[in-house]
This record gives sequence, C-alpha cells and structure tokens, in this order.
Amino acid sequence: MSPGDGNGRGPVRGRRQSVADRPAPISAQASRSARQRAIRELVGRRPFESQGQFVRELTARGFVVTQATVSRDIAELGLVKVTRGGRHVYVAPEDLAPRPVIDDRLRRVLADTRVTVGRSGLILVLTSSPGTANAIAQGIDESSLHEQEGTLAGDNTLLVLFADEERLERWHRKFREMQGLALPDAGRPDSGARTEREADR
Amino acid sequence: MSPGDGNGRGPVRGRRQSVADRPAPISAQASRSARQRAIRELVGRRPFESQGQFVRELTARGFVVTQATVSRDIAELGLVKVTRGGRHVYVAPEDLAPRPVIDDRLRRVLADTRVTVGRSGLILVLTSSPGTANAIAQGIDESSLHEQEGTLAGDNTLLVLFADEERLERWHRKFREMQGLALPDAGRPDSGARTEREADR
DNA sequence: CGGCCTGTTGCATCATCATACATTCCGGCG
DNA sequence: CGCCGGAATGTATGATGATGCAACAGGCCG
Repeated sequence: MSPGDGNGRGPVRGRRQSVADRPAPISAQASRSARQRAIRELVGRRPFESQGQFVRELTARGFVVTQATVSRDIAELGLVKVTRGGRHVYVAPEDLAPRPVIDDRLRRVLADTRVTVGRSGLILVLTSSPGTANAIAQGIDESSLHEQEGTLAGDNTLLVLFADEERLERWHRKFREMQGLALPDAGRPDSGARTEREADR
Repeated sequence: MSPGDGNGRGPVRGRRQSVADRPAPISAQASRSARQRAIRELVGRRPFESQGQFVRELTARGFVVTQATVSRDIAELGLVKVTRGGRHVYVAPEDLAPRPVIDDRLRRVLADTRVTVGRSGLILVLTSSPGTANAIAQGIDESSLHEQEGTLAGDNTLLVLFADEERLERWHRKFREMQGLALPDAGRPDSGARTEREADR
C-alpha cells in the first residue's frame, strides 16, 4: 500500500505506528508467543481480575497490546476465570485441578497425626500434637478443600473459618473422609478404583 | 423517594408474584438450594454458554429466576467458564481435572517393576515379575491410556489389544514415556483440546 | 402484635469480555 | 519486483456478567 494512495478508503487512520517507531523490530510472531508466555507467568504470580489489568501489566513489560488481544490469548491459553472469595480471578486450569497428589500429602499428614475436630460457631477447631498445626494448615491450603474462608494455625491448634453452615458441613465431611474416618459415600461411580488395597489403619 | 409513595415510581412493580401465584409456597431458602442443585446438575449434563441459557432452562423447570440470581449462584457454586474449542462454557471445576492421579499410580507401578514389551500382531505383550500383571492391567485401565481395546492379565504376562496399527503405536509411545524410557517431547505447554472422553470401560 | 434484623431476589445499570471487520505485516511465488 | 494468501492485531461495538439499591419474607424479641 503506497503511502500516497489518495483514496484512503475506510476508517483507518495512522494506526500501527508502532512498527515505525519501535527501535526493536520484534516480529509479530515472536512477540505473540512471548506475550502468551508472559501471561502464563503472570497468572501464576498473582491474581488478575480483569483483562484490562493484564494489558497494563504487559504494557509495563514492554508489550504493546489491547484488551482484544488479551482476550484471544486467554482463550488460547485456556485460562479460566473463577470466583474465589468474592473476587473474580484468572487462573491456569492446572492450578484449579485439585491436584490430588497434594491431597495425598494432606492425607499422609493426617495419617501420621491424631487430629480431633471441635467446633465453635462457624469455626472448626482442629487439635493435633504440638508443632504440627502449621503443617496441617499448609496441607489444607494446598488441598482440594476450598470452601473455608481461611485457616489460622497456632502450635497444636488450628482454626478453620467458614462463611456459612453448609460449607462448613461439606468441608467437615470431606475432611473426615480424608482422615479415613469416613468413606466417601458409596455410589460415586468413580471412587471405585481400589485395586488391592487392604483396609489400612 | 419515600418508600411509601404509592405511585409505583420507577422500577418496582408487582415483582415477586411468584408466591401469590404458585400453588406450592416454596420458601425462598428452599428454592435457593434446590435451584443451585439444579444448576450443578445442568452443567454436568450439557454445556451452557451463558447465564441467560441457565435462566431459560431453570424457568422451564419451574424456577423463577433472573440472570442476576444465576450470576450469584454460579459464583457461590464456584463454577468456572472455560473456552473450549471456540465456545465458552461453564463447567464444574472438578470436571476440569482429568484426574492426573491415575496416571501417577501407573507410573509408580511401572517404576517399581521391570516391564518388557513384546509384540504379536495387534497385541502388545507386556512381561513383568510374577504376580504383578494384574496390578499393571488395573493401572492401565484406570490411566489416561485409552486407545487399547482391552487388556488381559495373567500372572506375569499381560496382553494389550488394539484395533489398528496407529493406535498401537501411539499407545506404545505413551507407555514408554510413562516408564520413563522416553520423555514427552519437551516444550509442549498447551496441547490443548484433548477431550478424551471415551468414557467406556 | 409490632418492630427489628437477616437473607434473598429483581431491577437497572455499570463493567467486562468477545468478535466482525479492516488493516498491516510477512513470506512465497511467478 | 509486484501480487497473493495467511496470520496477527486494533478498533468499535454488541453481548454477557456483576452489583448497588430497595423491596419483601420470615424469624425473633420485647
């Protein structure tokens, strides 16, 4: 398109001065994948609540983008927007996957430690042996248990706080199940899977 | 804006005729949790692309709701909206995690056992140490390996049957990878759009 | 029984996101 | 070298989702 063509048909004006201006002629392709890599990294680093926020952060890092492009990137990366405690944030699906391995860790901790569960209002009070509360809290935070509002660990005592009764009860059920004190209610098509597991402890 | 002004100023009209009309005076609380249960069920049944779609479906089922309420319900249920092949659909977070654990178990079994792979026609013949064939077969059945037609385990030998050459080869490659004999080609962050439903067996 | 408090919802509206369209860039080919 | 086709992106805008406010409804207390 010769710059001089007079007809200039259409709504376009001098957009895309970027290429002309930028000292570093990054190819579109290169910047594209770099940008998407950056987005992946960003979501892992801290919560992003809107695409506009991505635009600002990316711009600060030297990328030139608009919300539209971010929208497309997010779709391609498969990021999901979840509502987490009142905020709507983007996360990578892997981070959403309750990572049963991690649950495994919690289960192991629970297997090694006697934990009793008390209650006070919308708070569950877990009591364990001295020095283990933090490990358990950590395990909970990383586990697929998510309906708690938060946890607070002392030395041998741990508070788990809830927003309402229903969540508390669901949580408690699931927790007991992890302790091995209760089985996941039968009838769940999955959960079968026992191979040759003897009933442990 | 005195609340008592009778002129019906503005937005509020005879809302909530539901109670007056419905034969069954369902309490707000009851309908709330019932509605949320219905939503959970709906997302599992087929893809929903917008909250308006939920409204329509719920209305058809006798619930009286607006998009606003659905928005709140979705937030509370923790549903997420994902982009899946160009469509934007709501799913339960559990459904997002294709249970990577399972593969984990198989990997562990394979790590502990020497398995050699032979072949006869469209059958792979795995040989392991005595008594382990069933565990391996079980692990395979539960894993993300799905292109086999079936498995048949003896004591130290296991047959894996295939429908055609291509599947056999893909399967074998993936299996070797799990054995740790070959690495997944590095650098594939995405590989999106898998959807290995095939929920048979 | 009347007042007060809490929880739920609809309405209206604002914020956020997705996308049709047009443009530019880039590589390949005659 | 000029043209063609595909990929990427910005602009503008319609679609979709979230939320402040106020109306109820039910439960509790005095």
